[in-house]
Amino acid sequence: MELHLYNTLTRRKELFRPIRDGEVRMYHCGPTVYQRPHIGNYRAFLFADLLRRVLELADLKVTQIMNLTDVGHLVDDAEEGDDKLEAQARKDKLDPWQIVETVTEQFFIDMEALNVKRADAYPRATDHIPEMVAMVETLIDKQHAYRVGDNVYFDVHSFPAYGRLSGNRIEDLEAGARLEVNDEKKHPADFALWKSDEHHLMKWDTVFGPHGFPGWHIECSAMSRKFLGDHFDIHTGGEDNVFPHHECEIAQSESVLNGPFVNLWMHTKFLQVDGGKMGKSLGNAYTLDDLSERGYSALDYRFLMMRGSYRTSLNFTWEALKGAAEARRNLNDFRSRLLGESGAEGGVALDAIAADSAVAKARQAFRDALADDLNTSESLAALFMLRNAYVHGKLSASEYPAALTLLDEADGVFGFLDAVESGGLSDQEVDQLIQERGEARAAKDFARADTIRDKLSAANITLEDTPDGVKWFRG
RNA sequence: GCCGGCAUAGCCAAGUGGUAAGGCAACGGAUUGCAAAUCCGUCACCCCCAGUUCGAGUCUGGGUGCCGGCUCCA
Repeated sequence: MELHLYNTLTRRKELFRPIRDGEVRMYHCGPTVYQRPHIGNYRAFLFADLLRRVLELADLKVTQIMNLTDVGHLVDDAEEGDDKLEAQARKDKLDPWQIVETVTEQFFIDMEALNVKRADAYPRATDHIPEMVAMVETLIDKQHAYRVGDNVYFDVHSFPAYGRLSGNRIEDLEAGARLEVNDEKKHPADFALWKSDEHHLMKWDTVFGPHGFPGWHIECSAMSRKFLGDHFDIHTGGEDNVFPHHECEIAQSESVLNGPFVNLWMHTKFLQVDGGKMGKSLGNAYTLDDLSERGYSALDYRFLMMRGSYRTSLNFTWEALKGAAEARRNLNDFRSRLLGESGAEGGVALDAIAADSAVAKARQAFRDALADDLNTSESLAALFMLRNAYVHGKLSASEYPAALTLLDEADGVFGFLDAVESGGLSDQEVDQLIQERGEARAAKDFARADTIRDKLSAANITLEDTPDGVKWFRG
């Protein structure tokens, strides 16, 4: 399975070739844990999960790292504003370390609800101060950075490729930026590697002075290097990370390493709400709880995200979420119906089935679409077409086990199917109850018939009264 | 203001030169003790204007709108 993935750096789709055969190392910019992430934040993390699962589908061994930013991410501009965490701490009159714990815990609860696979590690910035300091020292030694008092800045003119990722030119940045209030930098576009502020709550005593804390960008450079090595395959983030964050990471890391840092940069477009921007001040920055209050599960949201391209901004509306929830239910039912057919057990070797069978064709379409820069929309369409073939009776019973296996394979990527619950009744018991209900109905004892139906329903059994008799499945 | 991206039916969305995937909703019908579910059928000239081409949603130019970066944000 050959994957073609879009690289922000080269602005085109490229054939993906791992640095080490059969192995992929990737790093994701994770949340800044100062308040609970909203559903827009989770779009980027769901993308990271999708990417990991597709790489695994392509038989690659994935090492996946997602950082937690718990210091240094400033509210205002990178040099003068408050630290996001500290600002929240002051607002809530809480210790910033306490906020980190609370939000991190909530983050993992949300991620689990979204059926996101655990990364290999979630390093925290505050646990890697020594690595960052070492890197900053190297940058100073190599004259890519300079000290002004207890502060350290990166000299963007020392790195000729600065601006390549984002398409920005240093001159334009200077021209476009608002008035620069920090006059201790040599150039306005220079960015902070290390800052000092005695009023900061989270601060460290280092070679640079007693009250220091790291710049936001150096955190990811230091942590990705520690966990993935100097040169690794993929780095992802939201589109807002392209500049300045990732641009700065490249400058720092490549200046330290004298070599390539990341081969493939991938970025998720933002989620919009009702055609416009999502923001806390607009009151439309929903959390998973907001969705839950309206009766939607985290998996419904996950499925909605899977229906669109990660490279196009996706418009969140309640109607769209409802549509996704219904569509997801239909695929769930498809699986349930296949399971309900006698003999459909799954576990079929899909590579071995006849290439001209409906299932093989669907599988090919499903995989080809994903291999084309994660075209989930088209990939899911292949599954719905298989469902249509089944509904229209164009799928022979002998193909059901393979169809079921394909659904399982697809669920391995999309992660949207509900767990099948036995409901505590065996097939024999269900058949027995359905027969009793049939007798009740024949005798026009509808009260009894409905009681039985309710009992089955409570055990997660769905009944359908069709012209061909009663059908049932679990789910 | 400067730089970049996007614009497809009521909603979400795929599609990069050859005559509009898929899903949801809606509508008509079938079935039904009721309800649900299910089944059959219907449903787009692709933001506007101009151009290139035998042929354009797909390319070019100009508008308009939205989004992103320059400024905290996935």
